[in-house]
Amino acid sequence: MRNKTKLPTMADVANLAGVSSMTVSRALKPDTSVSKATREKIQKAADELGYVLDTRASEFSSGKSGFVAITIPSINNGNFADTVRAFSDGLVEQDLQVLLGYTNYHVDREEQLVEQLLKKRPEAIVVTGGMHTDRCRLLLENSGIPVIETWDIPEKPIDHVVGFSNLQASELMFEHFVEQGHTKIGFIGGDNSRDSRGRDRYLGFCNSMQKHGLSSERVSFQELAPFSMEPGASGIRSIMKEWPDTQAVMCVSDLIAFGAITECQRMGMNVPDDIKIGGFGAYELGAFLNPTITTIDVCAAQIGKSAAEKIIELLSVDNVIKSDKVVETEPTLIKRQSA
Amino acid sequence: MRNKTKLPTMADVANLAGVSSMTVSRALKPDTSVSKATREKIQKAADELGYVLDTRASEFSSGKSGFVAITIPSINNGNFADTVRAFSDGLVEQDLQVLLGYTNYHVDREEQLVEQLLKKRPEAIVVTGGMHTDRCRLLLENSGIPVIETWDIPEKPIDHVVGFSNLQASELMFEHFVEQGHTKIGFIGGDNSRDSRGRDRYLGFCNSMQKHGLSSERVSFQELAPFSMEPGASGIRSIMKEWPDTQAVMCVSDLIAFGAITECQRMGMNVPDDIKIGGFGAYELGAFLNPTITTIDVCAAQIGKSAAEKIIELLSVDNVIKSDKVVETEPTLIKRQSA
DNA sequence: CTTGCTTTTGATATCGATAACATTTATACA
DNA sequence: TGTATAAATGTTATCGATATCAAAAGCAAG
Repeated sequence: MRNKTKLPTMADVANLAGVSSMTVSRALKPDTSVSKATREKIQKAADELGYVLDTRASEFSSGKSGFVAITIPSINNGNFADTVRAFSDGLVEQDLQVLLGYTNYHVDREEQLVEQLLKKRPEAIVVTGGMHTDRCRLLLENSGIPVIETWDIPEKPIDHVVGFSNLQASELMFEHFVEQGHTKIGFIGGDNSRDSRGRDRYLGFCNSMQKHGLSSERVSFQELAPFSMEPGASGIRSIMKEWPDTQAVMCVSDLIAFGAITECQRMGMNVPDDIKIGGFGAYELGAFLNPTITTIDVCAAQIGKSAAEKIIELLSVDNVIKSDKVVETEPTLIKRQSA
Repeated sequence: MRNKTKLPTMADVANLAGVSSMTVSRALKPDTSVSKATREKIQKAADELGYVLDTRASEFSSGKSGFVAITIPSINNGNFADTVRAFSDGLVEQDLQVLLGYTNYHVDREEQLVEQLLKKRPEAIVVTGGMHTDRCRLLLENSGIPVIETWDIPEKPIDHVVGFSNLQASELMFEHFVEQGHTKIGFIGGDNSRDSRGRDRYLGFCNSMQKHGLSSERVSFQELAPFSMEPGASGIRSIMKEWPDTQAVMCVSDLIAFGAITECQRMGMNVPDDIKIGGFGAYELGAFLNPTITTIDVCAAQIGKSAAEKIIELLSVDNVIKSDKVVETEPTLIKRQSA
């Protein structure tokens, strides 16, 4: 049905307008030398035929693809969505489109995705985190385009970095717990083998506990993706069952914290009177839940914005690189009611 | 810096492997007649050069782009994210990639986006809703590819539809309110001129109220995107201020309901004892908040899944279309604590 | 009205892969 | 062993736009 009628090409427009296709090509871009009369004639012909430029041919011919790729772990995550939105917004004016892929927190899936994306010859690529398969790393290194790792400060960056130390960010919360005089502190996280940011937040927990001579045994790891609240509920149940005297718990994200706090309420406990619960990520819902959630703000949108700026700079013709290879954002503790 | 070194091409691989580039082309796809020895030789050469297929050339040459486009209003919306995820998952096996764009609830932005997407010659396109600019509609009609409108049942569909009646779905909630004996019922929504689904939910409110001879004046419209909870809070404040005897309020989404419920709690009211609040969309958080949120489940993921299935069917070679042009999903009321 | 310049338009080669067809090589079977 | 058939590989043309260079048209000044 659909392939019967071939779509009109630039040559068709050129014929109808009585000019060469080269002139059509020029007429369809701004700032090119085409007389006003010709441009209007061509526009009219194009409209008449319902012509839409074929960017595949265009990109192929000109050698540039006009888009940048970005991979994130999950599409159902407000934090990453914020990053992507800011990233997109920052590139719109440059006529750069964003091609988005999600890895579902799997490095293997990431490798596959990165390869797929590179096949489309993006002009730059942004990945989340610094944990990649060897082959993925190689692909990125040889891609010939700017690579930006985000949401993390990898030990051995591939190229550019826009991120923060999840370990230090997480310590902010534990220092806060300790300052309040708590000693029986726990952590609810996910599958650390898949999520290096979650793992670093856990390591921040271990670090802090060790530094203060406290036990870091009060831990529950739950299967997270793609849902996040139920794991918070089961996590806190499991911790309270095994260590009923726990005083404070940090969750690897606000969504987990949400599940944990509401579960505490269902169990008849009061947050923060009976137990403190902290989150991570400064999701919108944390500002509205009763109690509001004490959390770590990692400036998700800022990461996207900075990454976009970096790309614009790296792709600029004059090629004067003035910014550092590593842009480090500053996570902050947002002190609210829950902890 | 990066454009200095040109990336290797298929011809480079062919040279290194001592075969023709056609053989390389075949070797890189599965299920093609290439001897095992040759295939391995080529794979080795490709790896050595770090060769990555250029799909721009490939797609251009073969005439197919290998992806489908989908536009959604907002990336920060769990419901649409669910649809996209299910859609993606449904197409992965067909080697079809998903190109995602978001319109930010603007028809003008949608027009611009659709044109951009069509320029890339997707094999099918999915849009959200049936509200388009004239030009956008024309573009879609002349695109020569399957078009699916989702999340709505447009009066004059462009082509195929996977959706439900937002009006009827919203009535489910109001019938529920009325059955419980409430007469002073309100609605919190967003900008109806931009969001036709929100508008239909509001019309459902008006319909229901009229049917039962009730007033439909208790309404608050708030500016929503991209954040959704604060508007719920201000919406309920404004309604309770003007009509303090309001008994039940439906919110245009669960996120709004979340903001409204938690604001009620802050105002010292108990939900559902003092006021009933219903949501829309069956977001995960609604199942965990205390009280859990009574909502309308619109099967967001099912919409994505059905759209994917439809596309697979429409693109299949044998071209035997057996499904209806319109697939209607069945929204249901999920009765929980808040109403 | 002619020279010299700028602006506008056109002709041709080209980007990198694949389709379609042609040819060679391997394999099966009488 | 020779012929029929299948499998593997090669050759050539092509997709639709744009880069590049060349030519024509427009225009100003002498």
